[in-house]
Amino acid sequence: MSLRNAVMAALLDGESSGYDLAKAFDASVANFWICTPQQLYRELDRMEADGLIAARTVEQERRPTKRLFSLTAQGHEELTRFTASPHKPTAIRDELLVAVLAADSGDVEAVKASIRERRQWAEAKIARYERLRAKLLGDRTEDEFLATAERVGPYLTLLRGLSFERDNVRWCARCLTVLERRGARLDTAG
Amino acid sequence: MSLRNAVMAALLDGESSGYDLAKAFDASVANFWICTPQQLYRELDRMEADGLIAARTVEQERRPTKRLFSLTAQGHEELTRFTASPHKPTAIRDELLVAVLAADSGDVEAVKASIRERRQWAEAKIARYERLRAKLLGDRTEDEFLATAERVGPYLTLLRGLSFERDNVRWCARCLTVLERRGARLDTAG
DNA sequence: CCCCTGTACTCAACTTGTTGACTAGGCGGA
DNA sequence: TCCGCCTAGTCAACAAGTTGAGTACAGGGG
Repeated sequence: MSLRNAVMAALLDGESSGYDLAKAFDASVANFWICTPQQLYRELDRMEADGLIAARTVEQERRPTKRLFSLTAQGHEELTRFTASPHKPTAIRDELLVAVLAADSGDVEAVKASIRERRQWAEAKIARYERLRAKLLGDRTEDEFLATAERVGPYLTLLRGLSFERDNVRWCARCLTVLERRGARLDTAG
Repeated sequence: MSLRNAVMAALLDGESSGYDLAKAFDASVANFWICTPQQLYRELDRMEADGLIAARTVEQERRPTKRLFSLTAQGHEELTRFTASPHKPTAIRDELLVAVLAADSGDVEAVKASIRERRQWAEAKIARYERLRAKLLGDRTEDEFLATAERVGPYLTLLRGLSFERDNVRWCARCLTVLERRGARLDTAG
């Protein structure tokens, strides 16, 4: 039921089409939630049926007709109720972690390659988040922004995504050091 | 398909019952993967059917009969293949983040309470991870452990879980500062 | 002229993950 | 003696997430 709430939170920025939401998810909410377009369209249909969002069909020249969704009063209410409800903690749930857990009796070189790849990916994400951050701040300092901006939620969640990826980079580096050192030891010992 | 691999990685420590695995998951693999007992039992049945694990029924005095599972050669092979395959990056997927994203137009006080609760929970997890770490290290220093231990995977994933929760604590503190400062500002302004 | 990319979706099938209830015996404390 | 917790599971139903293919039109490049 949480994709639903994430969508509603995303619609706080104004009405949006399913297609745009898919891209927006990729660009901003993706800091902490990901989903496929299919999931989004299905959920949007259900949310409309449940009266949480309203659709407005917009005919376009030279482009397919699209449907713009916006939060209804009921949707707003529901979102507020959600923010007031308790939230279960989550785990990382990352395949790479499973691979590292099993690395000792698996293909260590391949795992190291995966870690390197992940580190690069995380660095790219960090760069993207930093650009997004600069865009959000505009010419304000962080303090000015936090004091004056209408919404700080997007900024705070961006910070979480940013530190998550920074942490990933550090951990990847640490793993590589450890695994390489062990590799060297095993080579000279065996 | 990744729970399957997590289970196989957990079975590297030796044979285990479904019940024990559920607890072990809670205690160690939970650093980065969580699941319910039901999921585990279902997956174990499937894995047995697929020949990845073998079950041994053990009758006990004064306790229900249990089934101990262990990795088969095929399971080992499959796990190695998994470690050598590419792994998709994941997002955090945390309800609390969704709540913070929507906090500006939701129930800010309730969100703050949720953040405080989460911070406490994360601190408890950190304490638990630290105990686990001390147990893994025994009387060795970290360097000694990393050089001599048979498996470093569990230690490395433990580090990831640890730094994830430390990051959570820091972020929670940051959010609370920001939200409280804004609350004060809005009170004096409005 | 054709292919590729981008917009804006839809449908179907499947795998994963969640929730709640149920069985059944032993153990310990009030 | 009864209550509730611990061990060790099972069953059913549902919600959420994934994968892959298909539709349709428009613009741009070679």
